[in-house]
Amino acid sequence: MNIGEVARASGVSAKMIRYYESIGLIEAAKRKGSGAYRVYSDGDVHVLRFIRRSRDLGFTVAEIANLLRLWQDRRRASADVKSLVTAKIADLDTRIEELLSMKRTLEHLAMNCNGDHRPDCPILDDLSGKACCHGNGG
Amino acid sequence: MNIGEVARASGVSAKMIRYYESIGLIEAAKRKGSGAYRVYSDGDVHVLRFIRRSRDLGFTVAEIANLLRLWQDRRRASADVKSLVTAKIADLDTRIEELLSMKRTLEHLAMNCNGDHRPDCPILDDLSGKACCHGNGG
DNA sequence: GATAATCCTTCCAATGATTGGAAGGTCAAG
DNA sequence: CTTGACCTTCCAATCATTGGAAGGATTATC
Repeated sequence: MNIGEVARASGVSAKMIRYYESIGLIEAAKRKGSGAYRVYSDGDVHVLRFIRRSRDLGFTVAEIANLLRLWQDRRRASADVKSLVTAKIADLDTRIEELLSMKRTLEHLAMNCNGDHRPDCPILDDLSGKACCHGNGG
Repeated sequence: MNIGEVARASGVSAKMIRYYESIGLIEAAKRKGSGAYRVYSDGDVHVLRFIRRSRDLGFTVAEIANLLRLWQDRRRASADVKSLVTAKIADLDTRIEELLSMKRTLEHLAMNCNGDHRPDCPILDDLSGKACCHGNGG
């Protein structure tokens, strides 16, 4: 298969396939007779699908490299894989909590804003540092 | 104040202050006598704090530019500010949902993995596309 | 007034994953 | 041998931020 076909088959763009090759995430593809045109096999599709799925789950390229190594190591301990996954879960938790915190604040601000034609805006007051409604509750 | 002092006072790094100036988010600071060394006032600290807080709440630079414009426009409608905020909330919701979806999948995978010294690993099986436990329930 | 320490200046590069485009080479079909 | 679709490499941009280099300005001290 050419790179376009393998891209369609795997869901990884041709651009990204070349990029993954350039950074060593995947092996350099063999070339057709004259040396141009990368050639791929079904096995490569398999690898790229693995990468695609890992990426969709939020793993970085570096982490995917680890996952691939473990995947291809028949003597791996499943604990090693699991620890990567649990670390990633913790990672996601952190990011989710950050986003939730932002969201809560914004919802609080929006709730107190009339949202009409008048200029009075507690949102801007808050952003500018003015004490508003959530001081020390004193 | 020099840029270092205003950076400490506002919580925005000197690097970022220069960057914000370069992209036009803030006005170019006046320079000290000889033309070197940017000089800042308390008002600038105020602006930078506004930016800092907006950034912490997840607004992009482009969005902060809008917020600043509204902030400085005394005839703004609070509805305009509120719509920026509600759009950002929707934005956060989308990202949170994506992360939660990843997390759920990873937790599901981790739950089914023994995490011991043996190589059998449903996580890798799933990543590689093997049908595992969550097929069509047949 | 020399010197050292600290600050500032500009410019360039890297991050991480991805996309875009330009300029040109290759292949398959007609 | 042309056409068109595909491929190649290389360079640049994204977004916000950080890092460093090389050098100039200011301040404090002697």
